Amino acid sequence: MSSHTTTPKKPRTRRISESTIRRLSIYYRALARLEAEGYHTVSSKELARRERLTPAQVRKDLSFFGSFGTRGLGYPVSELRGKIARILGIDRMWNVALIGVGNIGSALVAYKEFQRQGFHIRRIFDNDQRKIGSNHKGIMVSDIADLESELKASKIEITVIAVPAHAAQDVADRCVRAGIKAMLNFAPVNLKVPDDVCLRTENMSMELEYLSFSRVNQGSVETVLLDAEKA
Amino acid sequence: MSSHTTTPKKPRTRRISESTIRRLSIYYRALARLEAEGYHTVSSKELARRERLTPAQVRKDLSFFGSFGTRGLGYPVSELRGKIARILGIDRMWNVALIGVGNIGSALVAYKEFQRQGFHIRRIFDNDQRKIGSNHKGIMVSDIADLESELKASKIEITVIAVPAHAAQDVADRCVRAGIKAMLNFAPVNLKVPDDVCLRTENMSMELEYLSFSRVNQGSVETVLLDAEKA
DNA sequence: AATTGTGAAATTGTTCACAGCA
DNA sequence: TGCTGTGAACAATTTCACAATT
Repeated sequence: MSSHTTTPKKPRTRRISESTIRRLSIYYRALARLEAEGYHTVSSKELARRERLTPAQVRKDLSFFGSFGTRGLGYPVSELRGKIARILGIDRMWNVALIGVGNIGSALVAYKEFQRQGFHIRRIFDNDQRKIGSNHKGIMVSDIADLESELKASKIEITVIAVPAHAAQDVADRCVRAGIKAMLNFAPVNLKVPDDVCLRTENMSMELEYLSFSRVNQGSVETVLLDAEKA
Repeated sequence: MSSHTTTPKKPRTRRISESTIRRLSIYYRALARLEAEGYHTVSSKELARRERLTPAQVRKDLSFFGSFGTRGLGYPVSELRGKIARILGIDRMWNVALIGVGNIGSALVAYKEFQRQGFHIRRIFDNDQRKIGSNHKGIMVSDIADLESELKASKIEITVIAVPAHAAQDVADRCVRAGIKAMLNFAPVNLKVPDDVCLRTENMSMELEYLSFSRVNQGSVETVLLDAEKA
């Protein structure tokens, strides 16, 4: 378990599941809260209780990345938080560009949580002449016509796509051409990007549809089967 | 396969996985587009190709709810769309209340996609005296002090929580007391609700953190292991 | 005594492959 | 022939259970 040994105990490469990464984000936030509450140490049991997970899940997730705890004691809150920040890559700043400053885009510019996590909006793009040149929280809105060149010039690493659905694929294609490898999409469409580009889509309607489904079929699918057949 | 037999061939109740429900939303949107493009029929192969899934996945997902296709032909686009709408519970209107009309809340009021899917914002609540009484897209902002009574009076079925993180748990508790069974939360906290209440949390930072992770560890976790250990 | 770290078992989710039908 | 529907095989993920460690 010591980090000085030269003989590795496990394979150096592993595929980490999406769910593990999502939980890492959860642990990070929980640890931040624990730190604020003055805790120095936390057990997998307590961390799991707070986030409605199982202790084994917490330990297994963390074990993929190393041995961060002390047997009999638990995990050091502040230190573990730092380790997770490093794993997630949020121990640094990211240059983000926002494309589309309509309703959702405007909300995102004002959303302080992004800044707090190290995601800094450096450029804003829109195609509306009335918006171009205007100021949003200290950032001039650029003409989307200059997207590719500006993205490159300003060393943007992540783009947030907040344009209408019909324009989203074109914007995504142009980001790809500008060398962007990570995008967060708020348009309710399934964008196509090359394999080496990481794309996440935030689909708010989908979440509401999930709620709707859960309400209509209170936990089980008995009624769905019946209804769908008779429909 | 016929729905007239009195002896069911499979158990009438089944637990449907979250991923299947999410894909149902995807199929629904894809079918809407196919319909607009004039298709009458679609095969699992084509549907899968468009949404980057596998044909077997599409067929398996749909088979949980019934037999909607025709062997040799495929699925009837418009009809299947209707069936999925019914399964998801979006073949009706839902009364939604928005709680918190800050940056994100304002964006949600203006977000047309919700309306289009049958989710109608009927009430808006805030605790800011300057906002109370003001008009947002035809809806008067109510005082959050009246939350419980107004939720009941207006037959709200789903609440959307868009208040600051520190206020979110209290709002959720009050929604529960008002009998709300479905909530969509935009505050970056893990809210605690009773088992019979369905809660979804839309966490935008989490998605950015996922992108960050993917960028830092290009697909594999080799570097994470090394970095986390030496850190 | 308490709690981690982790193989092994259990469970859940996905893909295969083919019978059955249009 | 083409394509669905589905049990069986396979793969991934979660949970269990316990040795190891403080």
